[in-house]
Amino acid sequence: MQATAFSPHDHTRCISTAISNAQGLCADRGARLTPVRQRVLELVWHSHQPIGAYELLATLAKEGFNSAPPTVYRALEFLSEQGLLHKLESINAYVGCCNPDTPHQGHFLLCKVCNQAQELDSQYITLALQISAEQHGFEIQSHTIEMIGTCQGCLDKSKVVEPHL
Amino acid sequence: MQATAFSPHDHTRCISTAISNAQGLCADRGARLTPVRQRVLELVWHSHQPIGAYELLATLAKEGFNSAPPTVYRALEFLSEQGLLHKLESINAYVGCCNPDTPHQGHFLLCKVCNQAQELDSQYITLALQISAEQHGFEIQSHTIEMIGTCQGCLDKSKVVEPHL
DNA sequence: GCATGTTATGTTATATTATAACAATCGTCA
DNA sequence: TGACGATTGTTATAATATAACATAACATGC
Repeated sequence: MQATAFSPHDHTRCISTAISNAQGLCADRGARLTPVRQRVLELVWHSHQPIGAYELLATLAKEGFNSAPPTVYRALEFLSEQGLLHKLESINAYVGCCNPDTPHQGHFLLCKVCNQAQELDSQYITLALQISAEQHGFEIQSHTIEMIGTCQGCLDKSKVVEPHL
Repeated sequence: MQATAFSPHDHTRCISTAISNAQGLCADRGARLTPVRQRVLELVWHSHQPIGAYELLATLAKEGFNSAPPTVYRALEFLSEQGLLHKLESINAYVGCCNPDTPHQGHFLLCKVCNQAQELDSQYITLALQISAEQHGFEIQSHTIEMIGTCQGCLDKSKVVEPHL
């Protein structure tokens, strides 16, 4: 998985890749990527900033979709089941999954300056969790791994300014 | 830190130790462990099952404390600032901290059978997070690390039953 | 003591996030 | 084509959390 969220990149490609992956993957699985589901996925992919359910809902409403909460929560549930997005539990917001082909939960870097999230799938973290759990005879079924801090880009920007103070 | 949550133990000692630690620590810091704050801490320590804010509030109400949401959220905020408890973000519930002397966030094992949580402070995990963040030039300020699964005790119980099926 | 500033609590209202429950519609395929 | 399952519509409400302002308690210097 490439870590692109925090670096300049052609984000239109992120979106189009995510959507075409989702279409292919749903077709293969016989899952229905209905208009509202696809639109929610597009909106989640609008940027690398995780987005809240009610913000999604407001946009859907403007676009003429049904705009009651169950609409968006059902779409989010479907997309999550298909591995197409993840929820960031520490901020109650949703972000597109970069790697939806294989089931996983991911590890997240969340920059509190630019509010962007980068999904990782670190073998170090996976192994460390496994070792820690095993030490206590604990069997892991799922996990929530979120690191909150400052990304490289935002660190660089703050360093440019500081010497002048 | 001993991992006692999932094992049989004298839990009254967990509670009394937690409260006397909290009293000492607040006295040292000049922080005021007022009646409602101490009571919330006791209720959080009632078991190793993380407890929700509104469940705390209901108990406070029965006991004659003020019972509007800000009361419990303020107490939780104070206790959290003092490092006396942690919030489990994946379930919106609060659990006492075993090791409140030094600031930290902990790593949690959460058993979905018995609903108990065990706090860890795994050097493996700490290191793995640090390495993963550094690889992306990311500076970690806080984190949420929660492993959901089945604890040893609950695994053992399920193994006893299965052979009869 | 007591005036004063700070911290803590009380109170009301509301914001935010999420789900329950049931009705209506759509798709598919025997 | 009709019957079943999946999806969506609709209304209501649950669950979690905070804003804003008033009052009370405490601490400290005078």
